[in-house]
Amino acid sequence: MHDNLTERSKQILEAIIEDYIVTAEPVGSRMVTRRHGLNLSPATVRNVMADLEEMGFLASPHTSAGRVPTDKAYRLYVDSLLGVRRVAREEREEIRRHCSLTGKDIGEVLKETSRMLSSVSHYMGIVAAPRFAANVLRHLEFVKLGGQRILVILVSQSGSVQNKIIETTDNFSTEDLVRMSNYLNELLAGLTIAQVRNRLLEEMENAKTKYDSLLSKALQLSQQSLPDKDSEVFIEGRSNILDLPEFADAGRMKEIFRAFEEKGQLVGLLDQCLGAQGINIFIGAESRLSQMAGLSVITSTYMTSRNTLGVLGVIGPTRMGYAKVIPIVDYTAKMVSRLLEIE
Amino acid sequence: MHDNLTERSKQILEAIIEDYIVTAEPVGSRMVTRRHGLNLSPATVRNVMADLEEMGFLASPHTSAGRVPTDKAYRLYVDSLLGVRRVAREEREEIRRHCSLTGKDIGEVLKETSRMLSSVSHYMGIVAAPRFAANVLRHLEFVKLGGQRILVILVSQSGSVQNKIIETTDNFSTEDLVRMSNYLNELLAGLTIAQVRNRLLEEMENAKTKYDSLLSKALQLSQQSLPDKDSEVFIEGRSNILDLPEFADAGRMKEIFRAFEEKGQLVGLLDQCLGAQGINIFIGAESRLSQMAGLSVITSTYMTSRNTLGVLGVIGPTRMGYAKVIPIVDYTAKMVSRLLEIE
DNA sequence: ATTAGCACTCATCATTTCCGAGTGCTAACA
DNA sequence: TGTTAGCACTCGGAAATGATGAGTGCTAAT
Repeated sequence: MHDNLTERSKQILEAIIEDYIVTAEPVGSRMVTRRHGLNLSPATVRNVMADLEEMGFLASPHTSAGRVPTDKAYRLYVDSLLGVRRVAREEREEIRRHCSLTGKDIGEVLKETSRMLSSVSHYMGIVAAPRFAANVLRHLEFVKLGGQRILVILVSQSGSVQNKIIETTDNFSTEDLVRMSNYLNELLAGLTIAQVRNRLLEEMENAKTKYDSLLSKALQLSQQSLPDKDSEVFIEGRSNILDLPEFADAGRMKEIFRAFEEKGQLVGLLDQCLGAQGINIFIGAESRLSQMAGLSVITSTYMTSRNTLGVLGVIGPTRMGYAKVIPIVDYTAKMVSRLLEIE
Repeated sequence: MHDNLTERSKQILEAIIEDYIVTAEPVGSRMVTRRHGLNLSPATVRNVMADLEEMGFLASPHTSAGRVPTDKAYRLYVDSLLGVRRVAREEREEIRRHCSLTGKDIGEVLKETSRMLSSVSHYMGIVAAPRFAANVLRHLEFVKLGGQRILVILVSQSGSVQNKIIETTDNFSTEDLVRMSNYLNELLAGLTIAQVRNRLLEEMENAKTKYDSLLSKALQLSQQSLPDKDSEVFIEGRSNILDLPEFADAGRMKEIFRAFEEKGQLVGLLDQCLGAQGINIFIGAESRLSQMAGLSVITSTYMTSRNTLGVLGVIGPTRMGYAKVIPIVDYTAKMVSRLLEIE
């Protein structure tokens, strides 16, 4: 973007943004001169503001209100104006305190992380679980339930567990199931779930002729038990945004809640972030999702030394406290990464 | 309750309730005469309504509005006035269609049930998962993760799975873990999780002297892995209630959402329902929860032939369509029961 | 280039007015 | 005695009105 902004207009723009972030009210020329120590008269500021509006950084809700930063302004702000602070001591403590695996399962850990993010940031926390399919299979197990139902348990390298109930026509004995799972564990060890899928297909071709029917059935079973839908997203702290003045009106509130009830939309967005490592910020309409109008997303990836696992972050209004939240998300991602590091 | 209501006043009360259920507006004497084929003048109806108000069945929002049914009125309505309809064909189909286990885990099934309830009823669906602790343990398994982390997997009779990560100081080999789980499976087979807890404590007493240290450690491990918090509740379809006129105002909306973000409160209510088998209805303030003002809950228990598993139902406004929803909840509970019946 | 001054705009809030649905009461009626 | 017509009254909600004041754009002076 053409950066022909004078130092002074940048200062003024920054002042306006930061004012708006705390007040949520259109800010007028007067306020700018007052709150900031700029030795300028309101009139001068007005001229600058008119320019900034022309350039698309500000917008006026109506003639005689102050001005409001646009998405473009926030973008400039996070890219070059904002001074990123470190994470405050107490926040750091709260994040660390939360980081513990013992006695929970991965799902719980991630859900709690999401809740923690929401409570530290005062916006909504969001955590996308590792894509199961990209994970390496660590263990597979069949458990016989009553009737002809079998429970299949898949454990991935990172410790996440998926289980499924499968109804069969055959009536396997417990011993059958042990044999089957031994066989499969041998066959599939060390493959990613995606690879497992292919491998199973190959083997099933062979099995028709070579193997005895039990093992061939084992292959079929495990085929059925591969997870298909596989994106789990935890959004916590919805009620935090209920107090924000920009969502005070019932209509707006409805929209938001409806948008987040169906998490599907978000998954696409998070997948994008998964590609780009590290911090990622979507401001308002940048996300190309109509439901996200007025909302910003700050994410970071969490990962082991070998591969990136998932995405976590914070969703808040576009006027969110970027300077505070960005470091929080960054730090949390690092801590979660460390937590999930195996070995 | 003193049932000195004439046949006519009952009819009128019923008419008012049913009117209010669809319109959500205070209903006046005129409307009652019009919509219902009662050959009465508004004036007569007014007299009756005044009596009903005196008896606590009706309330006037203000002098010149119509009247609104009280909780007491709804109670009378569901207890004796209302004619329970059967479940409509399409609804029955939607419920049946949803009932399938294959390829899902129990959690998913329950969550989808909750979603289904919300979509059929147009209110919120609620499902409380079986209390894990009351379940019989079917299988226990240790899986070695990286480092000194061990994944413990517990499978209950009903097919629900809980897993936990445990960090140990010892470094167990895979063989160790297999031995340990064999030992424990033998020891604990057929006990409920609650019994398991006690049994482990007993064994640990003995183990100190009798057994070799590996098994004693196995006992410790499994002790750690018993689930402590153990009430999972799925609430789906929150956005359904956003459109109800009684929650149109932002303040009320906030309350509701805040109430359901923390599900803890509800658990107590659902536990009560768990005790009483079959259909259970709480109307408005009857639940003794301030957040539930203006809301009613209809629940039923789902169970196997041996024991009751959990509770499911619908939450909606007090003026909800009882005649339609009660059969839906009932039928769903039956179907889910059948679905989870093992053998 | 900056600023003071000034006329103008427009959302917000409080006040008023008007309307009508609905009530309670009384008196007439079957 | 139970039912109804008639009537005065109440009160919330919508629409109209007006005052307030924050904020603007423009022009002319510094």
